[in-house]
Amino acid sequence: MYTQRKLRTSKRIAPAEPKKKEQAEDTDEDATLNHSPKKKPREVPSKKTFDKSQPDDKDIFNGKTVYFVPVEIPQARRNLLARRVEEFGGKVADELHLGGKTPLDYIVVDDRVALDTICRAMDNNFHDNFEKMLQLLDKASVVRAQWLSQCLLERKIVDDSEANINEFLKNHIRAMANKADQPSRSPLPFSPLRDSSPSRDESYHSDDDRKSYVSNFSDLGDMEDLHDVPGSQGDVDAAKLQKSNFFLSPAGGSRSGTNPNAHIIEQLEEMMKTYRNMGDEFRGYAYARAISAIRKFPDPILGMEQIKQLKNVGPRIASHIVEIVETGHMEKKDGAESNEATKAMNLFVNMHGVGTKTAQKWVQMGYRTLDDLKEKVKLTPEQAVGLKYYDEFQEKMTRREVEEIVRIVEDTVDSIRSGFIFKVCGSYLRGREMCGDVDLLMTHSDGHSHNTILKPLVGKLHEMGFLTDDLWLTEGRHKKYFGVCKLFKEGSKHRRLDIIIPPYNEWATCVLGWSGSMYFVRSIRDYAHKKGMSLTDYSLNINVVRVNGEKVNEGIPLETPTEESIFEALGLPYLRPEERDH
DNA sequence: AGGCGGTACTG
DNA sequence: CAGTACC
DNA sequence: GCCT
Repeated sequence: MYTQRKLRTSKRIAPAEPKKKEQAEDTDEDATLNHSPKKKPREVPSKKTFDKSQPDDKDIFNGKTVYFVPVEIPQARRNLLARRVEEFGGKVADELHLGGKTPLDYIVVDDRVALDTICRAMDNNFHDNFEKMLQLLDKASVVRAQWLSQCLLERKIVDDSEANINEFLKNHIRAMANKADQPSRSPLPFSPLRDSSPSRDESYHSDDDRKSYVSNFSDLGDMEDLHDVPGSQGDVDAAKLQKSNFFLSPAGGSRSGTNPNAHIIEQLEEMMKTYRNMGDEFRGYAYARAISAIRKFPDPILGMEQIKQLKNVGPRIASHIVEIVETGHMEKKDGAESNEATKAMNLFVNMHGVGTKTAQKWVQMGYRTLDDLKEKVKLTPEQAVGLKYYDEFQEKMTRREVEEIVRIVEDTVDSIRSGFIFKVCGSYLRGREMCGDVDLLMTHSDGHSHNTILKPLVGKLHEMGFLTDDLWLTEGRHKKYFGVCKLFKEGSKHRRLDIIIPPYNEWATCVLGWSGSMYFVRSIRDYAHKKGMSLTDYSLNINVVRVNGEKVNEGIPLETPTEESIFEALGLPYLRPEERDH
C-alpha cells in the first residue's frame, strides 16, 4: 500500500541508551499486588484513635522541639505530623533560627529530598554562615520525616541512624567552608529543592472519571465541580520558606502544581502506572478515577473524614491514602518499585509498539535492557522505530515547537491544494505547556479533497526530509498518517506526528475524539452509551440498539457540525478543551 | 456478578 | 485473532 | 479497584 517504508532500515538501530523511567512495579503481579484477600489491609477507619486510648507513653518527645522544613513535605502531612508531635509531648517550632535561643532538637526534612539538593540549597543560602550552621547541627538532628513517622508508630524514639543526615551535612559544610576560603565560588544556578519528587515534572493529570464528570452535569447540572481546581494555595510553602530562609533557593521556590494533596496523588499515580503497565487495565482505571477525585478535593486530606467525601475511592484505595498520610509512603508501591523485573517492564512498555504482553514475554525471557532487545529480539517495524527513538519519544516539546511542526505541514498542504482547514488537537488543544506529540487534523469544505491529499502530502514531506520514519498510513474512512518528523533546526528532536483527515461532515466528532483527554473521551462515550446513543470519531448516533453490548443497529447519525452541538445533543453543558484535561 | 470507549491498524 | 495504538 |  504505502511505499516509503524504506527508512526503517534493516541496519541496526542506533543505540538508544536505556533510560530509566521512574515508577516500577512488581512483576510477579498477583503475588504482591492483587492478592487482596489475605492480610486485610489495615483497617481504614481505625487509626487516629491514638488520642484518648493510650495512657502510657504519651510524651515520647518530652519537650523536644521539632522544626519541619516545609519543602516537599506536603502541608497536610506536615500538619498531621506536627499535631502528633505535640500530642506526644513535643514542641513545634515555627521557624528555624540560626542563633537559636531555644535550640532545636530535630529538623525534619522530607524523605525524598535528595542529599545533594539539600547541600546545594545550603551552599546558596549559608555561605557566610558556616559556623552557625555547624552550631545548629551540633544541637539538632536533621532527620528524615520517615523516622518521625516511625517514632509515632512505635511510640518511642527509635534509632535514627538511617534517617539522620547530620554527619553528611556537617562534612559538607566543612568542605564548603574550606572551599570558601578560596575566592572562586560561583553562586550555582541551582534549581529548587524539588528536583527529586515529581519524577516527571509537568504534573499530568491523566484523568478523570467519567462518572463523576458526566454525572456532575446530567444529575446536578452544575459544572462548577470541574473548574474548581484548588490550585491557589501552596505558596504557603514558599512564604514559610522565605521566612525561615533555611534551604531556600533564592531563585524560585515557587512551586509548580500545588495541590494540597500532591503527595498522595504522586504515590497513587505510580501505583496506577504500575497496574496499567502490568496489564491490569481496569484496576489502573479505578486508580485514575480515584486520583481525579482527590485532585479536585480542595482541602488537605488528613484522614477518613475527608476520604469519605471522595467519590471513586473505596476501601482499598482509602487504606492506601491513610497509609500515605500517616507514614508518608506506600508500602505496596515501594515494594513494586524495588523489583527489578518490574523496572524492565516499565522500560519495555514505554517503547512504541510494545504493550504488556510483549514486555512480559521479554522479561520472562530474561531481558532487562534496551541493549538486550537490540541484540536478541526480533522487533516489529514499529518497535524498531520505537527503540530507535526511545529517549526522544519520552520527552515532551513546547507548544512553540508544535506550532513550528504544524506550520511546515500546513504550508506543504497549501502548496498542493488550497482551502484546507486545520486544527491541532490533543494535549495542545487542551492548553498544555508541554506536548508529547502532534495531532493535526485537517479537512476540506468541498467534501472531496480530503480523499486525495494524504499520500501526496506525505510524499512531499518525505522528500523534504521532514518525515524521518513512518508507522502507518491508511486510507480508511478517515485518512490517517502516524509517523515521525524532525524540524530542520539544529538540535531538533524526533517527534511523533499524527495527521488525521476526516470528511468535512465528520469534523466535529473527530476533533472531539482527538482532543481528549483519554479519560474525558471515554467518559463522554460512556455517557452517550448509557443514553442509548453511540459516540465515535465519525458521528454521534441515536437509536442505537445493542444486544449484550453488541451493536445490533447502528442507529442514526446526528448532524453535529460543531463540538457544541455534540454536547447539546447529549444534553451536556459545553466544555472547552482545556476543561477536558482530566 | 458484570462492566469498565470505540475504532483500526499490524502480523 | 491477539496485541497495540489513538484520544 | 470501584460502581451499579
